[in-house]
Amino acid sequence: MFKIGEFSRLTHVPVKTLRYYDELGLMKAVAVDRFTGYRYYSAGQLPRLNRILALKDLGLSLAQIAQLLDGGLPPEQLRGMLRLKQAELQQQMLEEQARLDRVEWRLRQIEQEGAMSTQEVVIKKVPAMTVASVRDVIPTYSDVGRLYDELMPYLGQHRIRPAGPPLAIYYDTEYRERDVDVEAAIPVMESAPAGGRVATRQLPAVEQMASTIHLGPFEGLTGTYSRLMGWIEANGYRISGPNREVYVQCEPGSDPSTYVTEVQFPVERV
Amino acid sequence: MFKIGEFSRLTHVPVKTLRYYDELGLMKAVAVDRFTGYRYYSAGQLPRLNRILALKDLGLSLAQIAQLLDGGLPPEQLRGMLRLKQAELQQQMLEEQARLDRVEWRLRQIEQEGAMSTQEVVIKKVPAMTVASVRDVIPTYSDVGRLYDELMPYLGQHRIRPAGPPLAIYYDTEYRERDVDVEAAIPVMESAPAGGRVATRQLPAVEQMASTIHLGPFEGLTGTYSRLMGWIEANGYRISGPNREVYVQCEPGSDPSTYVTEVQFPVERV
DNA sequence: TCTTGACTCTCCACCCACTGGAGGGTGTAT
DNA sequence: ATACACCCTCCAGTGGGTGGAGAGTCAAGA
Repeated sequence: MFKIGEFSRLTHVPVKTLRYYDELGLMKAVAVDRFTGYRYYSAGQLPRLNRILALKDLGLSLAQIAQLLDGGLPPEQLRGMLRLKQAELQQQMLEEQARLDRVEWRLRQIEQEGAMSTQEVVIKKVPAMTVASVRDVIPTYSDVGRLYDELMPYLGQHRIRPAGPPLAIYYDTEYRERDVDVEAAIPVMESAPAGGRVATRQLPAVEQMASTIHLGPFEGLTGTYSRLMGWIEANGYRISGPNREVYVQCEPGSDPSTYVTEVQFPVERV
Repeated sequence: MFKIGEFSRLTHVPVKTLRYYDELGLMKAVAVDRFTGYRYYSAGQLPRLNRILALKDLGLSLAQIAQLLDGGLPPEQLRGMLRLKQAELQQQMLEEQARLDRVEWRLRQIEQEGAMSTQEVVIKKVPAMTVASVRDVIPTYSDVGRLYDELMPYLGQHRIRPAGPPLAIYYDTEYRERDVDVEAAIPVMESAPAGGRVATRQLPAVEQMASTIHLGPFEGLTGTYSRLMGWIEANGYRISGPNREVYVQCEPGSDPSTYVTEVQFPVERV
């Protein structure tokens, strides 16, 4: 019979932790003095404690461990838990690697530029959404505005209000100055009958969207694009679909230097 | 100006999180209605939010991010942080890999044996300690008791009480039935002058000690040894020093079936 | 103008696996 | 008798949010 401190020295498990496990019922002291409350442990409890530590080390939670140890541990269930944990760990390793890539990219960037750029790239999940849209091949980028001139009356006509900022989707697989294949879209709550060239359709969700914010007039977009592409390449991603521009704040009449545009590329890990 | 819900939809950051960041001062709403308390955000805040998300994604804490964003971000300090993070991530990946190895070993073991053995192996850190010890080459394993017969009188003579259970350290690099090179040791608080063959010395700390508990008489130890060696090999470790046996509960007069022995091997990752 | 329903506010509790500390009792050696 | 190490319980805090209660606000349709 050991007092808690001795047992702690024996196992290298902190006293506080032993008390905590006692409280949880995960590993009760073998005896508790009725008068002083002192806990006493026996050497025979070492295997159980070692099991706890080993399972914890695999990444299981204390609740799971308690279940396994006290539930007579059906090997079926244990195998299931471990397989799940295995998949989880593999996933985590992938994420960790991606994170490491990003950190290394940052370091290189700082070394080259002496500071961190203020325009960040983030990977996010974009859910599916219903949009009203027109797709066309237009002469130049700046003609995309015309498509919205088609789109807006359509919405007004059907008394549908936008459910978010307008966006454009670019289908060209290579960069082109002229004859740009673009879809102008506006998110809506519910679909309406097609009218003219306008149709409502479902935009698919994108699991991994590399996104960055562009501030100011559209003329500066090329710089933002090249930074974004550089990021994607350097961080071990690959473009996996048509890119989007979300016109967060681009009122036609207002000062272009106050424009806010989000540039998005669907990507996948190489 | 967007209400919090709109801004949330725009950024895919939950409302609760935006409020939390506001509270932390990490990203304040650009305006708060004096009467209703409603928060309002502007599109111009998107870059800052993106920076927050990107830095969070690198694994920095919100406190660190706040410091960077508001402290004018000296690139020196940022580089330091990132280098630290890089090392941390690399370390984590190694640990993750070790964990994954262990999980896979478990799965194989379950598949082979249909259940999980009840004797676990754990890796732990063992601190340095001062011991009184005798080292000798003895005819067979069972003669190790004699060395304690030398050790105990020495302790009694100097009025030193043990600071932990006795242990033995085996220096043979290969298994031998006879002529075993062993050091019998007992932890003590402070050193005392050498007497006869007994000396006090400092046992070095061991960063990674693979340890398991053996229950019952010493005759069964070979089985425990072979399981432990199997574990070490299968989990990508290598023995890096002499192994120890800690006699947690092995009173000479008592029933050997109640003995509790800890078997330890210093290891390092391959 | 009223109602409805979506939206927003604050405040509190909870998650995990501990950790630290206050305040007080216990055990043992000198 | 007195140190001093050790033990107890209880409470609060960690990080980065999440969930819910209860109450107030806004905008569109009737």
